[in-house]
Amino acid sequence: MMSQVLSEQSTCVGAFVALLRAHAGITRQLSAQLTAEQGLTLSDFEVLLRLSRADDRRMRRVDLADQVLLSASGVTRLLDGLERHGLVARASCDSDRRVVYAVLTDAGLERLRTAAESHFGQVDAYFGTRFESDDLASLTNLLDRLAEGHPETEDCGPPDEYGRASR
Amino acid sequence: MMSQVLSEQSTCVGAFVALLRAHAGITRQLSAQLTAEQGLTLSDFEVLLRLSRADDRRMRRVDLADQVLLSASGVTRLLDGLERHGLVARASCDSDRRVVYAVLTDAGLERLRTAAESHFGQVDAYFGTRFESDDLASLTNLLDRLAEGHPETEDCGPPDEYGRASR
DNA sequence: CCGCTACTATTGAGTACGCAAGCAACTCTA
DNA sequence: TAGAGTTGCTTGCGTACTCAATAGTAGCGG
Repeated sequence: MMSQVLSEQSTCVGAFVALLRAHAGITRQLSAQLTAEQGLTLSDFEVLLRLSRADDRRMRRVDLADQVLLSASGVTRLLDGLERHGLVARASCDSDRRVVYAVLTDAGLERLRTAAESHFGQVDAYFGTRFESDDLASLTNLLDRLAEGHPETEDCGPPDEYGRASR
Repeated sequence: MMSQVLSEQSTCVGAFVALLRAHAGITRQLSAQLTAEQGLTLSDFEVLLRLSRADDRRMRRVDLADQVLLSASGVTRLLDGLERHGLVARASCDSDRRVVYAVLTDAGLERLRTAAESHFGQVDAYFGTRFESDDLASLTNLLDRLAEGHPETEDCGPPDEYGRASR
């Protein structure tokens, strides 16, 4: 009677917990695979991917940070690693000397190709075994709504294929 | 034609990305609030909550680790912190001297009460503004399916209220 | 009882972040 | 052209994890 502080819980809490669990489970598995087989973290991969899509295969670090949901310093350090491995290079900007572009190198593109094949396959496998295609669609839709209207995610640019709300 | 490595992407990848974004957004916001207002991390909170539900308000650390989706060492260190703050105490087990119970103290329960009120309110607010109740139900259902059948989550015990698949 | 394997918990080392502070370069105002 | 404010990036420091190695205990088959 007294220690059950939280017996009557809202459905919202249930949904939240379900999200936490689903996320933990899936990222653990997929990121372990990606790390083991390709030597890339999920964030590494996402960065390489966004760069491959960008004009001239280059992006400002700030924009990268927004799209990959990392802080500015997170991006700096993540790119440090990718630069050390030659997957990304830095380039300066003529019109604004504060900015340092991150440029995907040929090696980086090659690496991304290999990794993408394996990684996307695993994502498909993961979801494919659990969902029919219309469930998949509603899940995506619901999750998109959940991510909407974040202070930091407001006023989104046009969505692209990978990053759904490119912010 | 060549740099668009990944133009045709499966819906699965879209769903995965949506999950990553939704998770990042919601945990950032909620955990920031919880930390700022209550001085607890999301994991701290979840641990206190599970303890409050357990018989005698105590649990083995392994079991805690499973339920909170943390490694054994993660639990040790998390509990170190909670112990320092007097929210949790340790107790040994008579029948098996390997185990060290984590016990929720009265102070811990009190702290949990306050935190829960605020935190659950915020969770409700977050989801409530975005979803009708049937959408919420289908989201939860879909996420549960997504978390099912993890190698580590297999052979689940009976689910309880907070942790949906108590593993 | 002895040795074996399995399990619980802790510790050390390393990683991946975030926040706050700082510098440099840009923009705006006047 | 000086100053004020903003933006892009990096760095120092702290935190929250993980994995691998360790030690103590349990419980088995001989």
